[in-house]
Amino acid sequence: MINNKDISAEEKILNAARRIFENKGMSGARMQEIADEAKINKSLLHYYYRSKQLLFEAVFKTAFNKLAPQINLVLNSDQSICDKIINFSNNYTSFMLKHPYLPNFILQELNRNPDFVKELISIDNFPNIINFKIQIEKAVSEEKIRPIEAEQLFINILALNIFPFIGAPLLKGFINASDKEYKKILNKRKTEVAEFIIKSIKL
Amino acid sequence: MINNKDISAEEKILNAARRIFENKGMSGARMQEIADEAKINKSLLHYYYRSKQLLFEAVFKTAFNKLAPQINLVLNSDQSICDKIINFSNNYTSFMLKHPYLPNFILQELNRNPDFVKELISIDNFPNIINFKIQIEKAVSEEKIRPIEAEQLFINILALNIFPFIGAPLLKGFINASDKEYKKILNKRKTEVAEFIIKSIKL
DNA sequence: ATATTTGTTGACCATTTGGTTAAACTTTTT
DNA sequence: AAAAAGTTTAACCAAATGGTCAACAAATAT
Repeated sequence: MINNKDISAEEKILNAARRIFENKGMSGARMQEIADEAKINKSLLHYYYRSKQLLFEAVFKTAFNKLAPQINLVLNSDQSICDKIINFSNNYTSFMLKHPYLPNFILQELNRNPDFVKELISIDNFPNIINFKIQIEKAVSEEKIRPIEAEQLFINILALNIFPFIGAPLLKGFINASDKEYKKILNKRKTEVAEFIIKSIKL
Repeated sequence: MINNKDISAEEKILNAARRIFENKGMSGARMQEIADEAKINKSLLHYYYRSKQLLFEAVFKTAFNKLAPQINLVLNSDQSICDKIINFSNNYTSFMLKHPYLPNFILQELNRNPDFVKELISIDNFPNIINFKIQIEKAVSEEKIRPIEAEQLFINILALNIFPFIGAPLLKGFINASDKEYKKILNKRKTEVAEFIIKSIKL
């Protein structure tokens, strides 16, 4: 049980804003709704964050900073390719099962405002493919994996891990699964995805 | 003059609404903006579609009806599994390169309003996995492909094909690609994705 | 030709929305 | 204990927004 009085207003606002923004997006969210969710007066939102835009950016960057390190584990750790794929698929899916709205939220807003990426790139530890590319090219030339471009493999890894969360409502419909059944399917993917990728790139 | 006006106002509105909704979503779109885009008076929007909600639903269902048949080609055609994967990956990516907005638009609104799926399910030809599942189970038992659940394979096929469009802004940043370079990468995926999948499921 | 239906517009309206302000209350500093 | 600084609230406000309406125009029927 979380005691609300132990959490500062500023933090309560950020949490409430996260829930509302994740659910409704920047344009769909209402400042009054966020205030209600945080159980504080609307003026406090502006006292701490000045404007809706700044509050949104605070939420967005917090969310993005949860995602980036996981991507970096694939791109910039010194694990073997197989270990990267196995660990990322397992860790990412586990994490996202707890925050299922996160990928959708981030991609939604980036699609709406592509220039926002440029701002993100300038921050520290923005994931970059360069080291991963070297690793893949080396593995290919050493015939440890079949020939494949690092970019394509990287897109595949992210696609297989992230899409099941973004596409959840549609996929549930297509495969006729209840929430519970779909969650079970996602859980299986913790190992299934890695197996699928490795089977494809091994020689 | 008579022939020049062969695009009815109703159609102009739908096209304009599509462009605006695609870009800004339901809550971000403004009726005035749609009217401006269609170069007609705002009252006409209400004359033809009564409300923003109904205009949105008209646009959404039009968009969804472009997507559904392609999914059905995977789920309910009588091609072999390999042909399905090859054809779908090629056709879908080709189609989406012309309509890159579509998957993001649809998934965004379904995530925002998951109950909307229930409405869609009731329409004709809503994609359903059942036939595909039979096909996969048969292929597995005949040892034509390695053991894999139809649901997982289906999610993988969609993920690999759809995600590169939804995740474009982020992926462009990660792999450091210009719009032109990214488009090139997407073009390669027309065959790359099928190869990736087939390599993974063959025995 | 005229009446009637259909299509189109500008002016207007009620409500919502992000944001401001001044005052009150609380905590910290002096 | 007084002053200062920080926090919280209710009351407002201007702009934006979805939507209505009456008038006008164009097409169609009589």
